[in-house]
Amino acid sequence: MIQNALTRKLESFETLSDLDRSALDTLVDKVRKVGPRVDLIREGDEPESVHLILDGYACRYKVLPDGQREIVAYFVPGDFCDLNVFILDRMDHSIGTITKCQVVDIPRTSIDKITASHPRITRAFWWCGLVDEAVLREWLVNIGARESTERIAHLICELLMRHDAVGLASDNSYAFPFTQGDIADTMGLSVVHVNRVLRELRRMELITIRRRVLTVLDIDGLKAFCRFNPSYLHLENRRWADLRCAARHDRAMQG
Amino acid sequence: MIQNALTRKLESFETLSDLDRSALDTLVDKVRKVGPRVDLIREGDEPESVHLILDGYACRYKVLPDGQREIVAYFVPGDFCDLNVFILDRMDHSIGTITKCQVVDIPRTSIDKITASHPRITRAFWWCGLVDEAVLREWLVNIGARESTERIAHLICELLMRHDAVGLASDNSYAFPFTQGDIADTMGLSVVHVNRVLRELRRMELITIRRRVLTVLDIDGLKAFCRFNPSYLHLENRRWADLRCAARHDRAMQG
DNA sequence: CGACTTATTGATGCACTTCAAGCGACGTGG
DNA sequence: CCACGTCGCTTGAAGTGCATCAATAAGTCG
Repeated sequence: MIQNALTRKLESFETLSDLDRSALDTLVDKVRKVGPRVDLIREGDEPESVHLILDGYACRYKVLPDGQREIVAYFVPGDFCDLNVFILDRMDHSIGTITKCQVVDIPRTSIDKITASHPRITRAFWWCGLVDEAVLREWLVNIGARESTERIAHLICELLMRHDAVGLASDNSYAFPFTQGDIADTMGLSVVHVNRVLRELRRMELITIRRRVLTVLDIDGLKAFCRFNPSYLHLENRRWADLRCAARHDRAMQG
Repeated sequence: MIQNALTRKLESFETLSDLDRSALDTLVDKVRKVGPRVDLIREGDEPESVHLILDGYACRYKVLPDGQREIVAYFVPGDFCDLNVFILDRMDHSIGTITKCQVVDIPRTSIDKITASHPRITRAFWWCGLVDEAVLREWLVNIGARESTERIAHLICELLMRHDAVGLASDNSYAFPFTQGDIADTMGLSVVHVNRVLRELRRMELITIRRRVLTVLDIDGLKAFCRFNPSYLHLENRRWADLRCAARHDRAMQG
């Protein structure tokens, strides 16, 4: 069941053989429970393992010399935290939990070993990173080009889509354990202004937040408002990108 | 010599075998010349090939419905433009030249084929993407957390390091073919403000720009001013990350 | 040379920040 | 059980960094 989380994640990108799958089973050591607001790994640490979030919320962030924090990614259940472990001798950023989490640690030596001999698994890991990169690009556009209200609306849309993709949204509602300070550090805004933007989105009857649950009242309205285009998340493409890739791969093998 | 550009790039990440190298040689078709301010590929296109820039400057950008452009990456000679081709059925962004360029096109089917059977090459591609991702994260911090003057100073530092890494900087000078409009669309600022920031950096005697060449007059001053920490570029780590990885890999194979 | 893009500067306006203060929820110790 | 401190949310008032508008100068290219 724990293994399933890993293989399911990777199989959303690439068809794996039974051999691949059994190789993956050896990767998973055991699940670890971590409290809220705890760092899984800190800037400056030598990374020892890749983290897979089974349950709970976490984020990737950097802290500037003046203490200013910038959150550059959110992790929802099913996400890998730091596949980039491979080029980092020391972490150039930190990863911390938002809520309490269940985390699987995969030692980097295991990843080295498995990728050296399993091309499909390597490609699946690669694809994971490519999706992260696509999200990062959209975040850059979001902060650089949209004004504050659309910016936060866009984040809310993204989180809804991502929660929905892993079955964690119902009736356009999802867990929203982030403080307004978290959102501020994500969007490059002040806490005060985030508060006003959320008030505005409530006034427009696009969303409500109650007891750490966010409900989107008017999806079409919200999407239209921030001109949300979900293609960058590459959620639907995966399965058929998979098929398409298999087809191309077969052709390549024949040719 | 053209092939060299490709293998040299990848070998900065991962040691390749002779077999790997000869497989890579078959990838390169021929060099293409492209004029300045021309799109190599546009948002919405079906990607056919991966582009490697041999000479010239290019960028990755997105355009919002209201016409607002946001540049999310710059490419200098030796950079891959779009390894992310694999998860995209249609491009979610465009890639355009800044100056005239010499470009190598590598068909995606070739990449599919080679990665299916050459794990080291796959990992090298993956690593390329991981470095791009690290840069993207720092850009997000830059736009989200630094104010305009430090923000642009930071970009100038990054470009100096990257030019230097491929031997295209001398005496702290490098080609700077970007317009102030380009910089504005990169940093999420207005053209007018970019102009004022550059004036300020000149007044502080940190930089000069003459005839599309940027000279950093006071490197230490400039780095200190924007608190530039080059670790995110992962320039020096590569060679010894390589060795380290090989060692880990050997251990893994033995164990 | 003339047309067009890019750089530069001034004046004005607004989006967002900072400062400040009150409020409710929560946990902890007496 | 209540007192009290802490943390997150909320709102008002004042300040500022950057945008927008506008106009001129300086490249740049056919």
